[in-house]
Amino acid sequence: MKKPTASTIRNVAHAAGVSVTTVSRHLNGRIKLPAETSERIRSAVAKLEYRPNALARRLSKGRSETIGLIVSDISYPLFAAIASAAEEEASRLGYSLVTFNSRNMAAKELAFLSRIDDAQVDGILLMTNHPDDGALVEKINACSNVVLVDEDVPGAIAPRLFADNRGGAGLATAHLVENGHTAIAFVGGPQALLSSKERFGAFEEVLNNAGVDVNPDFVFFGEYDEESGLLALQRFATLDNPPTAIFASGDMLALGILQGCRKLGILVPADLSLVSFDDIRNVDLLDPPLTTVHQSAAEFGRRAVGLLVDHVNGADMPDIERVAVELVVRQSVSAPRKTHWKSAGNALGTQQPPSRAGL
Amino acid sequence: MKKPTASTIRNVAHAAGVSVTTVSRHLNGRIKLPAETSERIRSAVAKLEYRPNALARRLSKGRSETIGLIVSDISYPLFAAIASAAEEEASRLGYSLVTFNSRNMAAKELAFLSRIDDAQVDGILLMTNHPDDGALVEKINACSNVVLVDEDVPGAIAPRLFADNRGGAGLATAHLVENGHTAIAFVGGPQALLSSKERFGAFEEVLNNAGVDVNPDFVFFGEYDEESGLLALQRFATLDNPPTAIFASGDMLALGILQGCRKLGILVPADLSLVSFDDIRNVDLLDPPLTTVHQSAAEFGRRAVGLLVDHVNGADMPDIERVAVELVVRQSVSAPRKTHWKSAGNALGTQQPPSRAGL
DNA sequence: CTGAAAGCGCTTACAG
DNA sequence: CTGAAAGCGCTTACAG
Repeated sequence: MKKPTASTIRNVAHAAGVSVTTVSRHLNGRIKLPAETSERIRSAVAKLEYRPNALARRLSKGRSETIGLIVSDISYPLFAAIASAAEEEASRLGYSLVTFNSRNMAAKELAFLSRIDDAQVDGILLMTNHPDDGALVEKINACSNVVLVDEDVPGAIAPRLFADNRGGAGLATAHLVENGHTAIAFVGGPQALLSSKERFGAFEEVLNNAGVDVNPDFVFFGEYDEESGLLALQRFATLDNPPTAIFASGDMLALGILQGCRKLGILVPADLSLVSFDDIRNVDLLDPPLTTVHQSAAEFGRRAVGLLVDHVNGADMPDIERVAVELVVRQSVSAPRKTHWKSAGNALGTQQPPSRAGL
Repeated sequence: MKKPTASTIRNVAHAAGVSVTTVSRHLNGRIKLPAETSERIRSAVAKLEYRPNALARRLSKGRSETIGLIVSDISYPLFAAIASAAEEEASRLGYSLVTFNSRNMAAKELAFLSRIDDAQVDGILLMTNHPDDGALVEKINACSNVVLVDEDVPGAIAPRLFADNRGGAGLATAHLVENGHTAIAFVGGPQALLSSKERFGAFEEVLNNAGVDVNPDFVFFGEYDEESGLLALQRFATLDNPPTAIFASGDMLALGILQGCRKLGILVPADLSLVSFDDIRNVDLLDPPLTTVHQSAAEFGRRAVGLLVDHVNGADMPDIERVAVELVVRQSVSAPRKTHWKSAGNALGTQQPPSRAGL
């Protein structure tokens, strides 16, 4: 069954002429041995190529020095960047970090969460991205040592680390009104998610403060993906009076919107202004470079791990922390046209950039 | 130490009035019990909320039903997409997949590889991205059940899954010569890597067959990142006769080149044609949409997991498999200008697209 | 200070 | 067919 050749602590003890207990204690630094004895152990370890079996250690200690990160979609650039930063910080603190891709399925999240029970991991960073039907909160409250990252699981007893959603959405919306827009649309992810509620809430608030009503036709909730962005734009395009600007609640949505604009011959920002949220890698190279609210994935990953490690070690935990955001202005926003792009149609030949000639 | 409340197989046995052996065998499907007995066990499991301790099982069985993926940089979009696809396939085959981010450090790769030794994982998919100094090949040959994905570790005894690097590079290069270019540069990752050797090899071969020499000034090896792309472009820009086209061996390099072009006012493809490799998410939305060699991350992930699971189960393994690639033509390539962009300078006002006005 | 022994929660020859 | 017992490789009270 087992690798036949792997040597054990018992082999080392025998070779060094001491007890298993002594070897274990010495290797774990819980004891100070005469130089001569410790040297015998060292050389036995070397000769036998002894490496402690982590599984056995966990089984008896109940700790693994490993933490887990459950992510709804590792191929989403922001999440991948957070995972990368988290791994780096975990490593700095002496932990391994393993990443689980849940594909946003509750069943997978639950299964991974169970790894806390048998000490496969000491704790878990949970980045869920769907509304909870109750199973998640129950499980989280059963296992301890979970921290909620990026999105909430309402009712869970756990530390939380979220972006400053309200602040960021406020900045984005204000930028649009400052550029003279009043027909402003909101495109968001799943409506029940914290990020949606907070970002849409701030969007509404800024508009109201500016004395502009939010038009129900200009509000679209979907998933945080390109498809939803495309769908939203297509729906707006059927309106008699389409919006002159869109605040997209995530960069993937913005990418879908951009795709839709290409298909329909809508120029950004000349016909339609666009501001987004996340600032994932390389959106500065898009056509046009995207104006968006920056979230620091590095800070997100680092602080999340810090919180979890503190939690695992039994520290008193803050209830909820926020990571700061900032608006980075690039070139996807301008003042609104006099005429709607809808009515203006495609009679914009002179403005068509040469790089689009082939479309 | 341990969670005080977790119930064990012994509790279940006691509650059901049978032996631990019987419970274990029944739960593992190795025995057929009278309906009445099996019902007693079922209800005991339910009442006690018994969940087998995976660690203990592994320790005694020596298998974990988990496989690992070591990736050099999870924030690289192609790798993240491969990881995502791999998780899906592993799940389909009844395995968990855990992902390790090695940040391309040999020490981390070695540490993760060791998890095979103590049955934390049954096998590992290794995506390294640096030349091996010998440590890796030794470790791989010591543990079995490793498959090499995307890049090679020369000398390792292991199944391999690579892209059709030569075919893809040939397509890309041919596309450039077909568009009339002869002053073609190559920008690659680390020279010692398989991907570099194979792609550069095909690049040379296609050019030679077309009767054009490869100019040593037009060859640049760096890392597979934006910085290297930028550096390469800046170096080419110092040349008296710069290239009219570049084959970048990876999309991240192309992104760096695009950044450099913006800084220097070089228009792509008018001044400089660019073709790349990978076809990561959203490069169709760049300015200009990138012509690049497509690799299917989904196929990569799926086949890699299939190979590993077969390997773990002791199947005869093929030596090396390839995933097919194809050129996707977008808009970053055109015929070369009559005059070099270097000498043409910036007197290109009429061609400047409006979306660049703010640069 | 050291070590023999029990225990972590499973699986599985082996004996009945 | 069933179960008592040994074993997987560690850690750690406990006794000397």
